[in-house]
Amino acid sequence: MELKLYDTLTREKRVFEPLDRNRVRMYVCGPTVYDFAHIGNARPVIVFDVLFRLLRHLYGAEHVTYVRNITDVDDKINARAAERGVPIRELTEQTYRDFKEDVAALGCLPPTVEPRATEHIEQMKLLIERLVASGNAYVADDHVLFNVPSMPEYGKLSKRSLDEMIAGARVDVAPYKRDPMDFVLWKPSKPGEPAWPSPAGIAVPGRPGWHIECSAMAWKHLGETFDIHGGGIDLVFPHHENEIAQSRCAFHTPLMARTWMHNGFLQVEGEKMAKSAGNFVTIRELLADWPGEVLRLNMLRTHYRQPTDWTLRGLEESSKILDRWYEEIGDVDSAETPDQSFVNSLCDDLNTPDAITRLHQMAHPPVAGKAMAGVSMLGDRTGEDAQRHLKSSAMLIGLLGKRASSKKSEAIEAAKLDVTTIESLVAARSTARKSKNFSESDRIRNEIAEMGVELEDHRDGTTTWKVKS
RNA sequence: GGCCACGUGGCGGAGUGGUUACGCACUGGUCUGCAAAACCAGGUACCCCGGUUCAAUUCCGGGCGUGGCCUCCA
Repeated sequence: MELKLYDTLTREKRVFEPLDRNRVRMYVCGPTVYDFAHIGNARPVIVFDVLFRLLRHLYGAEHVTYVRNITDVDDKINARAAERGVPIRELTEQTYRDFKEDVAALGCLPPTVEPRATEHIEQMKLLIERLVASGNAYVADDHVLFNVPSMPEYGKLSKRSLDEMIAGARVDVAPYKRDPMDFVLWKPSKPGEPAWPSPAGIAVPGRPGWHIECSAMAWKHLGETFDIHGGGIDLVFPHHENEIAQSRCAFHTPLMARTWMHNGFLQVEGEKMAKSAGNFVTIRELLADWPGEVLRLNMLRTHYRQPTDWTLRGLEESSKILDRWYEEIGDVDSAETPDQSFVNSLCDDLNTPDAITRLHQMAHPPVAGKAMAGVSMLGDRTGEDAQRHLKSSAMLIGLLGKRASSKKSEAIEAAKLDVTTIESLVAARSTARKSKNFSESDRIRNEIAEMGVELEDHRDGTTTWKVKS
């Protein structure tokens, strides 16, 4: 099966061929650790986790290296730490721990490497020295700046020409810049700000600019050129454009990454998420109300490049779908391998909505009579084979990893239900029903419903119950 | 203002130059003491206007709408 991925650089879907099949390399821009991650941050984390899992499936788990950085040096971090009166290190460590918990709850595997910016200052300085030596960067007023016009192909990723960027520029141009578009690689630190000895012969201590850290960490962990670079679409310009400029000019390579992937933007209830709009929703808040698995499925029901609207209604629907799937698979063991047509959908540029349709098919196998009526049986699964492949397929994208019975226990615990009480009420109702005392029977059912428990009477006279979601 | 996306049935959401996507909700039915669940059945959508074509939701052009970037926000 060949994997096709959409490349932002060429704006086309292409067959993916890793440079080295024994070491598929992917870099994704991770969080700047100064506050809880919001649901918009969760999108790339989940999307690229799915890609990571798919690559591991296709090339073997030990042949995929996934790097997602932690940016722990940044002006917003400094500001937040000062605001709270805590040491910077304390803020970044705590935020990182919170982030790790959140994404684990979303069912994301830990990346192979999670490098921190502050542990790669040396690599950044090396890159900067190289860029100065090659004439792509210069020192001015204790800053090091990348000279954008020195790179003819600058703007290729975001499809903008230098002329139009200058024409549309609304930025105040610092007087020490040679060209308005030049961006900072290194800047001097004010007292109290994190500081390291500066490169390029600058006497005063300083700190890195925004973009250089990713070039440095990708280089350190993946090399000069690697396979996939991902992130949110809002990072295309300037962040990724600048990363490309830094890395390509430092290494004299035609490409930094062979495939550039960007997830679409997320809105909340039809509006842009912003603190000012009061709809800023963190992963942590959502996890208080929903299992991480629901959040994950909800995210994957939209193709990653499509804009998406995060809504309560969508969450309710996702929750319902998962409940049904769990009911369908019960406690069966997963099949050895995922369903092939499911994998095919994923291989088509991570078409998770289409893959999910295949999960629906397996959760709802065609009945014999219907198949006879002309529905194609090609590739269709039935019975336990369908259940087992539903599970193995869903697990490939980080869903349906639990057993239905343990999920029920969790639900009972979460709702703080007393099983003994419920079962004695169920028994009392059965007795009432047998003696045709339906008013008593219905009263008990209402009482049970009040507790958030739903009853199901079966044809053989037995009654089962489940926790309402 | 410049650049870039997106616009599908009540909602979510794939996809395709000509055949039922799918899911949720809804309606009818089967089952049930009544429910619930389950199962069966039902509803032919693709922003507007031109163009290309035997044929366009799908390709091209224009318009309208929404969103993103241009301001170290995924």
